[in-house]
Amino acid sequence: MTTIIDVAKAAGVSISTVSRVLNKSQHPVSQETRQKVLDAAATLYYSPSALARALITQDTHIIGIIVGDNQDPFFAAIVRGAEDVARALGFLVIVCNSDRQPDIILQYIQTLNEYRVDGILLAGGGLTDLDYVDKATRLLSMARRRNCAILSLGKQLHPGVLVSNDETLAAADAARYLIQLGHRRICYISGSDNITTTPLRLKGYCQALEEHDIPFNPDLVMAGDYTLQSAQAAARLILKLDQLPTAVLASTDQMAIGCLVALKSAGLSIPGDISIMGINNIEAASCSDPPLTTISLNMYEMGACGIKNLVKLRHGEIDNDFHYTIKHELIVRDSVAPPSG
Amino acid sequence: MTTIIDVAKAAGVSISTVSRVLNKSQHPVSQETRQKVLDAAATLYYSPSALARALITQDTHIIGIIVGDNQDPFFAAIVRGAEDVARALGFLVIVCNSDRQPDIILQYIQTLNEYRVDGILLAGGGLTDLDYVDKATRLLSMARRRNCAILSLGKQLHPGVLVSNDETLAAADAARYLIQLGHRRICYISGSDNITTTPLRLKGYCQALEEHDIPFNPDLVMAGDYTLQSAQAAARLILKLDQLPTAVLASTDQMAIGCLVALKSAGLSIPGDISIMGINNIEAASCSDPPLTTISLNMYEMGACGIKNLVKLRHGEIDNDFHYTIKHELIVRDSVAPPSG
DNA sequence: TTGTATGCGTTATCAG
DNA sequence: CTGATAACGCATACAA
Repeated sequence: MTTIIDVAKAAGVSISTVSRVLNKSQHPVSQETRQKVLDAAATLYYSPSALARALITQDTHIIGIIVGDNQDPFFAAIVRGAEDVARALGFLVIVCNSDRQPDIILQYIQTLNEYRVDGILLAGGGLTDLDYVDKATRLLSMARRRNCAILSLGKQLHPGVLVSNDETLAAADAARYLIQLGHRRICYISGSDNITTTPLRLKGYCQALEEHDIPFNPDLVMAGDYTLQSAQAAARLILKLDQLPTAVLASTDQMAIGCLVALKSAGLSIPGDISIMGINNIEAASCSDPPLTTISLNMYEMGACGIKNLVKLRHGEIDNDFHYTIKHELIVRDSVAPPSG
Repeated sequence: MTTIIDVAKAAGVSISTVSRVLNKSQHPVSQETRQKVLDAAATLYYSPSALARALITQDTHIIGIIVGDNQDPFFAAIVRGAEDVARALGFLVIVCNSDRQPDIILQYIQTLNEYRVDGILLAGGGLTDLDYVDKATRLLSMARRRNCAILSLGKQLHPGVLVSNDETLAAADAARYLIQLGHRRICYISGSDNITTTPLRLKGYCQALEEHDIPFNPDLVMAGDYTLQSAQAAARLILKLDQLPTAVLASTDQMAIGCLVALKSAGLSIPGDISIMGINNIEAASCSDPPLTTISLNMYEMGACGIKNLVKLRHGEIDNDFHYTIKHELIVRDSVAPPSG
């Protein structure tokens, strides 16, 4: 590899001069020598080592983002939003799939720290596992000491800067919409217990019911785990209820779609017999048949906003207890209608 | 940050000894001092700098992967496959979205090179733009000089190691399946001209027709650009044909689904009135109504296999003209049936 | 305006 | 078995 020394020799100047020219430093350099340096660098195809530079500046311009699974449209949108603004800001993004496994996450945090990344974006609802929270807190605080910016997308049980939706409000708004259409017997498909957002959304569902004096019926709450399969299982349970609900609210679009497909193949018409609504507005939501009514959480913007604030945090432009909330939006499509009869 | 020097002091040994212990080097170290080092490192929460190490070893253990858009299920699967084996092999993955724009790709190649990544994975069909090919070739050859492994997933116009499908065979197998069911009037939705794989697949379609003495009819070939929208446009053209085809083969699942939705909403029954088939087997293919018959290209395995061979190439275990072909597979679902009447 | 020298945190090559 | 010390490639405070 040709180094800055080679360029200096070729241009007949010192390496400091080369460094100044190539880094657009404030330090004055005569037009003449500047050109000599530029020429030499060009003809030698000089490619500066970002590693060596990072070692000195303490600035890698690399950001790590830890997601559950980049194939999940939810995370894919986050990654894309993150990568887009990262690129605009001159950062590279390392994507880490954890499958939500504590040990993988911890391992990645450690590795990213060894690479001295400028920031770590924790995407997706935090884990509730106590041992994990403890270890993560310790590891992350180590990173913070070297000014590594830590930012969470979605509530985490360890402290730190946060960009998130108002999960409770989102679920409540979804339920309210169904209620306003006249639904009173609304099934809710919840998520896994080990994710922090699960109870938040459930709370929103309950709140909406309460506002309209609809008694909470535990039989109408199905446990899910954010997979299509679990939603299909939930659908089977729904079909066994002595009285069918007039609407189903799933805590994610994926599960809403899983449920929709299962109910349809059981012979029910959507939304004729039963309305279905989700939360998230993943791309598949508009492709289902019928298209899914949902609360759009705008994950792309979450990712984008996450990186933006990550960099701000790194530069000390925002505080460590900063919290930003992304607004959600109701998307009305054909999977919901007023209850029949 | 605590450095190797701090650890050495705390353990009362030299930094070389610390390095040896922590790197599990072959060099002999007494059990006693080893333990002292380990203890010191632990109590100081020592985190070795991967940057400094990389500077010396010339080994960053970072791989860059350039994709069109990580939100596209096609690329998402590649990224996941790549990341999985990268992690297993001790590598980090930098994901770069290019939106297939030549200047963004070139910019990324350059940046990745500055970070001295151990390898670059070029995912997705190569661009045909001549100026791009030229510049990319030059840039990539620079990277090769420092033993950066370059591997393409899908045919590129610049030289290098390749992992790919047999695109032509895949498209031919798709068409053959339709023909064997009795279809003779088969529409083909092609892709954009600026991607190398487009003509390869078209060729497969033609081959299959020829094998069965079905004359090639240019009116039945619609131009697409791999988007849902373009597929809907193609569907409109299909509907205007004086005689409807009995089957449609789209060169990607995304377009097949777009076409399917459009034809359905125009009142046609699938596969009753018309059969539809795609290529790729993205996840959405099994969620469409009816589920899509397709040729599975196994993009996850492409990504996984890509990284595996990238690392091999880096270690000189395979040659620079290595070529591996991933086998495809026919997935029969309900969107295809024998022609009616 | 230019150059010299120090240090960033390691690994690796030598001597002991 | 252990320890100096020279790289790795660069940015920067300081000197000229």
